[in-house]
Amino acid sequence: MYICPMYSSELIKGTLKTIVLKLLKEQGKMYGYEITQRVKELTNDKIQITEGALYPTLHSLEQNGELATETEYMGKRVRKYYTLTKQGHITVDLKVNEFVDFMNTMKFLLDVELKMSNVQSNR
Amino acid sequence: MYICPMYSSELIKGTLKTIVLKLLKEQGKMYGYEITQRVKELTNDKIQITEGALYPTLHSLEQNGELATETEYMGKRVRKYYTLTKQGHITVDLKVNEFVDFMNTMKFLLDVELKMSNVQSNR
DNA sequence: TTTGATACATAATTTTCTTAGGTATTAAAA
DNA sequence: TTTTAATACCTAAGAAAATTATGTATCAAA
Repeated sequence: MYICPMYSSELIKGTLKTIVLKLLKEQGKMYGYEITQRVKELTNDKIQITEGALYPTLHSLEQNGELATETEYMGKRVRKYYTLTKQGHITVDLKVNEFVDFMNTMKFLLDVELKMSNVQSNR
Repeated sequence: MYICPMYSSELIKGTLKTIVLKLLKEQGKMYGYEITQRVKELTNDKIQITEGALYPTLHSLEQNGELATETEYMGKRVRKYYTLTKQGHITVDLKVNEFVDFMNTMKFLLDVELKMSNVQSNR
């Protein structure tokens, strides 16, 4: 059985809220389990959101007023759909912008050192 | 007094080791305080590594055999210089590659949804 | 002589995740 | 038909990695 290469868990830390909010912005409404599956699909299993991480995050986002919920029944089975609130729409843009900015900073940090070492090799 | 916009602390989590190892790879040898200042400079104060985070990380990297130390005295003041070990050179490349891969995945996750929503707007 | 920068370090707490467990429905395979 | 796997929710204990708050000490400059 092949175990696909996931990212070391520390890397993913701190990105969960951003991912969830962004997915909800684009998809309109989603339920928890759906989010885990969608992220797994989109990342070829490289990012697998655990339910132990997701549900508490969804609950805290809801308590913070970023998300609203509506419960639907599929037969006897419950689905709890999440949507962005007005505040959530503001937050998602802030979060995504911040993350893109952060990625650029990191790219610079992990790249520019090459240039610096070239410069310094002239001593 | 202007407080510069730093990244929310959760974003930076998990990148500290990668940053430290990469800096050491390019600079050859550095001491702790120097690392905090260099990162602060290079990122225009956007990433400020706290000493409470850095020193334990350096110690654990040393214990893991990624870093070696040599203590130098500037007058009576101590400086503990860190260098990459052979293992450290292997690890830094793995870490940086993993991070670049992760950034690409995140870029895709946070971007492709735009395309998907366009597709889905045809229903 | 006191402040700020340099330079190290640790401890308590917080945040955020993993791991592990729990409940229940439904469809498919054995 | 019963057991397995997938769907769908949830929480709790513990670990990991940071923040915040200290502490020590040197040195230069105000």
